[in-house]
Amino acid sequence: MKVLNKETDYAVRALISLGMKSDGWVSAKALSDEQTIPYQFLRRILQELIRNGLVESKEGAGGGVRLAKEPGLIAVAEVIEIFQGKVQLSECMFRKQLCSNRANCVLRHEIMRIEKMVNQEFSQITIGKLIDDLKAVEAMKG
Amino acid sequence: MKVLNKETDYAVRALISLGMKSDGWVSAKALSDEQTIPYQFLRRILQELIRNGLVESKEGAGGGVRLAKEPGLIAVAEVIEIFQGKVQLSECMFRKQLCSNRANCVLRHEIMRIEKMVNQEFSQITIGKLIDDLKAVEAMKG
DNA sequence: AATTTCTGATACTAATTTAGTATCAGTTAA
DNA sequence: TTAACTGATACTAAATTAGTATCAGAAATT
Ligand code: FES
Ligand code: FES
Repeated sequence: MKVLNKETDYAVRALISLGMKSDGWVSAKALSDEQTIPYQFLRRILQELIRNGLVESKEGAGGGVRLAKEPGLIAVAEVIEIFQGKVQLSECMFRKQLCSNRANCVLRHEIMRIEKMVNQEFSQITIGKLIDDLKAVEAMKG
Repeated sequence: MKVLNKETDYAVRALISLGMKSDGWVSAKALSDEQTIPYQFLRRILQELIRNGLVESKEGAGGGVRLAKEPGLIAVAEVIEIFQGKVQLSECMFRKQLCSNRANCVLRHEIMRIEKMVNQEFSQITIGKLIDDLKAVEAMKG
C-alpha cells in the first residue's frame, strides 16, 4: 500500500529543490538533471504545480520556474491532493444489501475521521519544514 | 487516492456477513450471491483469508466457510495488510542527491509516525465493531 | 458407486491506472 | 535568427488491479 505515487514524490522533491535555491529561475532541464527525474514527466508535473499556484514560471531563454509561495506555506497535503485527490476509501463498503444509507452511516464517519487525521498531519508537513530537517541532518553529518 | 482496494473491500464485507451468521458453514456461492461479489474473485479472497487464519473452511457438499475467530478479534488492519501490505510511502523521497542517509532521516521518522497512527486506528476497527455499528443503524431506521 | 456440491491450488485474461515519451506552438534573451 | 526555455496536449509502455477459468480432490446425497 503505497501512499505517495511518483508524481507526488517527484513534485515534493522538485519543490524542496526549488525552495533551497532562492536565486532566480531554474529550468526544468536543470531540475530534471539534479534530481534525476525524467524530463518530460517533470515538465508535466511542474505545469500542474503552476496551474495550482505553487510554482510560477517564466517563458523563453533564461526562463524557468520558482516557488510562488514561501516554502513554509506549501503543505505536502496540497501536493498530494493535486496529484492523487482527496484520501478516500474504495466505494462505500456496504452498498446494496448491507449498507443502510450513506448519509448517517456510523462506519463511514469513523473512517472519515482517520482520513481527516491523515490530512491534518500532512498539512503540518510543509516544504519549508522538510528543508529545515534536511539541513539539520546534513549539518549533523558534518 | 483510494485507501482500500477491491480485495480488501470484498474481504471486509464477506467477513461482516460471516460474522452476522453464527450458524454453520456458508458456501462461497451463497456469499457471492448475497454480497454481489464476483464468485471466482471471492473464492480467491476467501482462500487467502483461510491461509491467514481469519476464516476456516470445510470441503465437500454442505461445506463452506466460517469465521475462525471472534469478529471482535478481527481488525480491519489485518485485512488491509493481507491484501495490500503495510502502509508505506513511495520510495525514499530524497534518495540520491538530496537524501543523506536513510537510517537517521528525520523526515522518514515523521512520516512513519503518520503510518503508525493510521495502522493503530485501523487496528481498533474490528469486524465485530462494524457489525455492532451496522446493527445500530438498522435499528434506528426501524 | 455415481453424482452433486463444495474447497484447494493455480494459471490466465482484461481493464484500469500509473509512469514515462513525444510533439509542436509560442516566448524571451542573446 | 537562433537557442533556450515554457504551454498544451496527445500518445505509448509498464505495472497493478480486477476478474475469469480450469482441474483436482473431499464430503454429503442418491
Ligand atoms: S458504508 Fe455505505 S454508507 Fe456506510
Ligand atoms: S527520505 Fe530518504 S532517508 Fe529520509
